[in-house]
Amino acid sequence: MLLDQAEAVLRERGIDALSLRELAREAGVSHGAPRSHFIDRSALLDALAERGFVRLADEIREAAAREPDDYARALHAAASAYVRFAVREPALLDLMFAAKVDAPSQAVRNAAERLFDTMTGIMSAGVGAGADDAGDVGRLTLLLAATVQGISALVTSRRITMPQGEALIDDAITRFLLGPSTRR
Amino acid sequence: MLLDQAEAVLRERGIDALSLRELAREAGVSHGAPRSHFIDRSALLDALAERGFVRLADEIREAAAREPDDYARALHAAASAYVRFAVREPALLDLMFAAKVDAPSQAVRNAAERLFDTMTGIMSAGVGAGADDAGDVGRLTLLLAATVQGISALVTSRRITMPQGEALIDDAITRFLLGPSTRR
DNA sequence: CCGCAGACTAGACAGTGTCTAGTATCTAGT
DNA sequence: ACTAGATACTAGACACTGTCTAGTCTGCGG
Repeated sequence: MLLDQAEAVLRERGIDALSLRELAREAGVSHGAPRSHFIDRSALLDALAERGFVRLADEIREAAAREPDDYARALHAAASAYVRFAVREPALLDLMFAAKVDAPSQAVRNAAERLFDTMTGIMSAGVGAGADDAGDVGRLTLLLAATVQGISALVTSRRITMPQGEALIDDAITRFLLGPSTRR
Repeated sequence: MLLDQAEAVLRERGIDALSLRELAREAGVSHGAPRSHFIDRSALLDALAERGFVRLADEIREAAAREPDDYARALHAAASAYVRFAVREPALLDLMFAAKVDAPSQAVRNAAERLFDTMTGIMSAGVGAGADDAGDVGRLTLLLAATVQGISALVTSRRITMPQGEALIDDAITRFLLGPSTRR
């Protein structure tokens, strides 16, 4: 599909190298052909961001599902999967969280919402098992989302290395789970 | 200066609207003139990012300095200043933490390092006063940096509102920094 | 006084996104 | 079975863009 090709360019050569005309050339169609599918370049980017949110949600859900018995390990697996996604698709993650001048489209908004719902699901599984204190799960999830997104940003912008990012995940989860409610 | 003008465009119309030729036009010079100052468009963007890091570091330092007696309040002030910077200059923050294909330039790297040093300074002031547990201040600072950056990303990408961001700052400081060593 | 480096002009080039008009093809609906 | 319409596409044009080049002007240190 056209989006797959666009995603590959995004991954390998960054967003600046993503050109509708080049995409059309490589697909063997005329330069105006993509317009039937995406009215704009930004419509293409929106579609990519939307797919990115769906894929990211899938990946962290699967990662967490592989650790059904240990809440802390499940959280760590999900967070780690998030950062690994970021390392694999840095330009795509940038796109997903880009600060555009106009508000994000409804489709992107929904996809982002689904990612957050997935995270909430992972979090509340632990709360249900009593591994975390009750309280507002939504807020905690938001905090986790922000932290993991921030760690990803630091890694993809080359401020810290991937191992440092993993260490940060450890720190974050430790303080999440064992934070105000328990001593060590 | 040329950079001031570029920053204004970045703030008001986003990165896609930032064109060397338009900058030259508005400055009343020929389209090739900016080349004397910046070899590339990306060199211009690098210079903007560098300035952004310096300004952000200044702002959080000043914010923290306004609360010299209360560690928690100083931390909150610094984090809040960070997010406010993000809201004021969303495109610039994107630029500063963009995942470019090639490694960031030395100048940008240094400026980012200075921001982190500033954060470390704010953090260690509290550690010195015994308001936080000792341990690895660098790691905690990194965690704070990541969290605040993540909160900023969520706010600027319109996933959450500014008040929600403020609430997250509260949560983060309570859980991450005052968490393990204190009860509530 | 000379030379030279730095800022600038002006023109060219390839490339881009976007718009338009026209064509082919496939798909209902009657 | 025929028609109307939607959909994917072509081809050309337009206004832009970044980048490169050669040449000019100007101010300053030797």
